[in-house]
Order: sequence, then structure tokens, then C-alpha cells
Amino acid sequence: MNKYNDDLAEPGFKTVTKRSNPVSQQDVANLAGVSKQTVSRVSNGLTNVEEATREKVLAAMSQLGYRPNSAARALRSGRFHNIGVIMFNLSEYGNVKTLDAVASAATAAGYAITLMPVASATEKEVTGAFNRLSEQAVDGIVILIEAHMLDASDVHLPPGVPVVIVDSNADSTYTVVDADQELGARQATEHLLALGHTSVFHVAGPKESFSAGHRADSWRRTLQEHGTEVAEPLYGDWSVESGYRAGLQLAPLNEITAVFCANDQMALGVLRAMHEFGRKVPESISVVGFDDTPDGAGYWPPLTTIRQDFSELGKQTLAALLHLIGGAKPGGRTIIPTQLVERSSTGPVPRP
Amino acid sequence: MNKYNDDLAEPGFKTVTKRSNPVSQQDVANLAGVSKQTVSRVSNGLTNVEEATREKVLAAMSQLGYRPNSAARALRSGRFHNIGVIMFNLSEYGNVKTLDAVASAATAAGYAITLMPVASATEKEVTGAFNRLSEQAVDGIVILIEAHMLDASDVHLPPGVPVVIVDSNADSTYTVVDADQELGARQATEHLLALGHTSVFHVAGPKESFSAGHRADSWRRTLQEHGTEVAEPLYGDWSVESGYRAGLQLAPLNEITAVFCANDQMALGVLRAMHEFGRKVPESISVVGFDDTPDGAGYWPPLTTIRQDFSELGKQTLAALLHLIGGAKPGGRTIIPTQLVERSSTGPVPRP
DNA sequence: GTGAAAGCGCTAACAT
DNA sequence: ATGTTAGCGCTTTCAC
Repeated sequence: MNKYNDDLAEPGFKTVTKRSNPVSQQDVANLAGVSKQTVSRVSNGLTNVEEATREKVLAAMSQLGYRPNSAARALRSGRFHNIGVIMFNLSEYGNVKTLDAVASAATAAGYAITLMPVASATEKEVTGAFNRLSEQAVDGIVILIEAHMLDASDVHLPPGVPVVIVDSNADSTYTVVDADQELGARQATEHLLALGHTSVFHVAGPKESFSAGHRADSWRRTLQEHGTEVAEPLYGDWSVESGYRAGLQLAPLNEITAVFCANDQMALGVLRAMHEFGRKVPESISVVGFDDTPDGAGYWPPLTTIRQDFSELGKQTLAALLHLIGGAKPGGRTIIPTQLVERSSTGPVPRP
Repeated sequence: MNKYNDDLAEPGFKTVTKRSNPVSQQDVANLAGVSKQTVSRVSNGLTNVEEATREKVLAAMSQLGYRPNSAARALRSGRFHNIGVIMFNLSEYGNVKTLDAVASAATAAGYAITLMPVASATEKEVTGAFNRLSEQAVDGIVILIEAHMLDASDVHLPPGVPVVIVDSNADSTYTVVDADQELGARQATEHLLALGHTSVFHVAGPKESFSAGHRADSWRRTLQEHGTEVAEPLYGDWSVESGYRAGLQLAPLNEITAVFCANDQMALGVLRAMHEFGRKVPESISVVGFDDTPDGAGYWPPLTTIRQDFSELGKQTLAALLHLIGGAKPGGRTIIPTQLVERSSTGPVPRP
């Protein structure tokens, strides 16, 4: 089972075969009987090559199995057609979904994605990842980490490299793209209020998270605007388990008839706690999530939640980054609206 | 909202700022008053540099904000310290989890990860991704696509580039790393049989999937070995929705008291169908999943499932690839064992 | 339309 | 311990 494990310790291998495909432009040129510049022209699709020559070159290329060496090309042109993504937590649905969208958009635009995972969302880790990434050949960097440490003042990214931060602080001097956390929390809260609930309890995400903070703030503000009382939220860590623990505390409290959870997973945990305690959802208590994960529709009961458009988020992120790479000035904020998805976990306030 | 959208259409930008950090070894050398070769030595941590010189160079480096140009380094050394990953479906838990593990192990070994998503698991797409990847500077490639099209005969990967295929066919001429699908399906089936169920129904994954096929085969074989009857399985597509549809068909059949689902999500769908129909789990019917997704413990009831060790899978994949890069011959299969996780969705056969 | 020359930033090989 | 030379594969510039 761990037949290779030993080698993981070594930082790279010493004895190494050279690049497997050492067919150069020169080789192609020799075979085709032209100069390597002509091969370069064909390779780059330039027009000033006679059709007959082009075909000779193409034939030689495929015969030899030529593929351009991107390192040489990048060295020469100064551009890499490669975008770095720094991520913490490849297990969170939203991040992965956003990564997926960024990657698809990047591929469509002719860019590859270099992934740089960080073990923890600390300043040191991110700075380190950033440095490794700028040593890798990237034209720009996307930071997919939502945490307060990404305050512009906290983390020192070497200037000059185009950066877009997803899901972070509004006051950043970087370019920021984000889902409309405020809107989403407002939609959830007002949906519950409109159903007749006198107040809405909140199971919040971790305090270090920007988006969790924004959702909690907006929930509180919405409640205040409607003149209803605001109870201190319970804080989770996005996990099902933490939602379950929160649900266990909430279930015995009959005066609580509506809960807004900062993500779908914690909502799932709350649902489980309600089932165990015997409180019916939505007859006795309504639950709303946030994210619209694909599983939500399969929860029991199917979960009412706030849909984040991660695809759009990813697209916009890449677009903003390409702008930066194209020479645009950093800064500015792009906000993607959210949407209420009404399923069966919410209902009218119970008659006492 | 789509302030940048127009630009996504263009394949790359025309007007482009040059690499933002044009500090070369030569610049550092000038400032430090040494040759650039010495800078190179310091940069690569070689020992034959006097301490005083090293410090001068280091000081010059940080003053200038020098970072090595990996393109030049790669061009020179023929190695990129970069591994390509071809993936379909960044939304499937197992794939993402494996990617995460591969990425972490790669980072630890000094390699970056280049992600190459494919829109569909067709031969054409994978071959295309493979080609784009070998133009990008990668030392080796991991293919994270489980589908029959990845038969060695079906897809033609240019030879020479080290490749490891995860979760694919045993007969491949490539190096293959896989979870022990057979063992997992056997564990699930025997767990149910041991509980006294006379037979076990199967909700299978899509027919194109290797792992789905392996799980179904092993389930069937286990049943046959125990001399119990085997009903034709229902086929889903891994989604909650497809599990729900299968569950709707199964719920009215009282003779079915045990269901083994090929993944957790379809099990979730089955659970929902049982709730709707009013069949109690596990009192009236037992359900087992496959994967051990983090949400499973929050399902109602908490899901008994088969745990795949995706972290180990990812680690072994990277290790195998590094071996290949180091010059090892391709071929061979590494199998990671699975494990039964017993929670509350399974119980003894109901008394009629 | 095509070719020759130069050089991107780096490291390996060979000086000293 | 440090410097000098050469050249990785490619594109850009300038000839023809």
C-alpha cells in the first residue's frame, strides 16, 4: 500500500530523465528543409508563410511529434498564459465551485491554472504560497481565501503581480470580486419574517471569516430594520457537526421558530438535531441555509436556501484578473447577486 | 455585474505589460558586486559560497525584490517542478478530495499543480487537455477521470510523458492507482447480509464509470457467493436526484429491506424518498452509501457508508508519478483499502 | 516569403 | 570560493 511512500520525503528527485520530448524547432526545420524561424511562424499561425511551405512544416511537425516548449516561449515573451490560484480548504463547496468556474473560463481564454494550496489561512502561509507562485511562471494570481487576515494591511504581497481576491474585505486596495453576502442574508431573513416569524435566530460561520461576518451583520441589520429583537448568534465552523451542536442547543427552545444558517452544511446539522429532538421542520421550526449546494434538495425536508452564483463569480474573477494583466489599475469591487431558493424547510409560524 | 464579460471572448490580450518583476540575477550581481553565477549559487542554496558573500547577495536580493524566473530555470534544466492534473467534474467529492491530497503532497515535494479541466469525459477532450498540458511545462500528468473511454486502446496519449491514472481500468498499460472498489462493495453487502437481510438491492452509478462497474460487479459476486438472489440494479448518475428517483421506485417494494448505494449522494436521495413514502430507516429498510462524505454523518439518519481514503489515494498517486518522473517504468497498480463506517442507517432485518 | 543573428534569464562545465 | 563561457528553445528584429 505504501510502496512509494519513502520517496515523498525527498524534496524532488535527483536522477531525472530529461524532458521526454526533445524535438525542437530546429529538428522540424531540418526535416522540412526550412529555417527554424519559419517553423516558429507556422507554430504561431502567422500568415506570411507560403501555403506549400506551411504544409511541409506541418507534416514534419506531426511526423516528429513536435510540441513547443512553453518554458522557452515564456522566457522569450515574458508571458506564461498561466494563472495561479491560492486556496485554503479545497473541501468547501463554494471555493471548489468557484475554482471550477475560474478554471473553465481560464481554459477558454487560453490560460492554464496553477493551484497553490495552503495548509492554513495564515498570513505566513499565504505569503509563502504567493512567493512560490511568483516563482512559478504565472501572469496573475487569484486568492480564494476568505479570512480577516487578508486585510491589505496584514499580508504583504510583493507589488506588481496582478491579484484578484475573491470573497474578502470591501476596504481592500486589491481588486475584489464577491457574492453579495449582504443581499443573501437579507433575503433569508426577510423570507422568514414574511412567513410571520417574530424573530429569526442565526447560526453564524466562524468569526475569522469575512463572508460569515457580512452575513451576520446583514442578518442583524435586517432584523433591526424590522424592529424585531436580535439574539446573539451561535457560531459554527461551517461543518455539519458544528451545525448539529448548535441545533442541539436550539431545539429545546420553543420560542425559536426560525433559524437562518450561514451555510447549507450547518443547516443540515441543525436539521439532524431537530429530527433527533422531535421538532418537525417546517411545522415547528423553519430552517434556511446559504450556498445552494447540490445536496440541499435531497435533505429532509428539502432545504430552502440562498443560491450563490459561483459560476458567475468565477467568470468575473477571471475577467477582472485578465484586465489587470492587460494593464488595468487594481482596486474596485464586483458584486454578484444572490437568490432565494424556496423549498420545503420553511413555512408559516406555528400556532401556539 | 458583467462589467468585464466582453473580454472573455478574446483569446488572451494583445497589449500586455511585460513581466512585472524584471529583476534579474545580473541586477543582483551588480548590486552585490559579484558575478551572476554566484547569485545563482546562492539562489539554489549551494554550499560553496563564502558566508560573507552569501549575505551580501541575500541583502541585494531582498533589496531588489529579486525572484527567480522559473521559465528560464526550466528551460535550462529541462524540469519544471510542475505536475499537470486532468480532471472532469470538479463537483464530485472524491475527485476533489483526491486532487487536494495530490496537491498537498506535490507542494510538500516542491511541485506545483497545473489544473486542466475538461468539459466532458470524451476521448477528444482528454487528448486535447493532454496536449495543452504537455505544451504547458509539466514533468508528469495525473488523470483523474473515471470512465471506460480511458481504456489504453481508446485514448492516445503521446508517449514519453509520465502519466498516472486514478480510478480507472485494471488492464491499463499505464500506471494506475485506485481505491479498492471491490473490497468496499463487498464490505457494504456483507454488512447488510450479516444483519440478516435476505438480499441486498443495489443503486449503481452510471454504466460508463469504471468504479461504478467494479462496485456493481463485486456486489453481485458477493451476493452469489452467499447464495442469495440478485436483482437487476437501478442505475443512477451519482446525483442526489437520481438516487431520489431510484428510491421512489424502491419504497413501495416491501420485500426490499436493504439497499446499497454506489455513493453517499444517491443514498441521500434514497433516504429522502423513504421519508416521503413513510418507510422508516433503518427499522423498515437499511441504506448504505459509499465514499464517506463529510455530510453523511449529518444525514437523517446518519449514514452507514464505505470510507475511501482519498488522502492516501492522492499521496500514492503523487508518489507513483514521482517515480515515473524519476525514470521508473510505467505500469502497475496500487490499491488503497476501504473501510466500513457504521452509523445509524442500517439495522437488523424487520420482523414481518 | 524567408533566413540569419541576437538574446530572454538561467545553470552546467570549465576555468581560475 | 568565485568568475567566464556556452547554450537551453524560442521569438523578435532586421536583412534579403
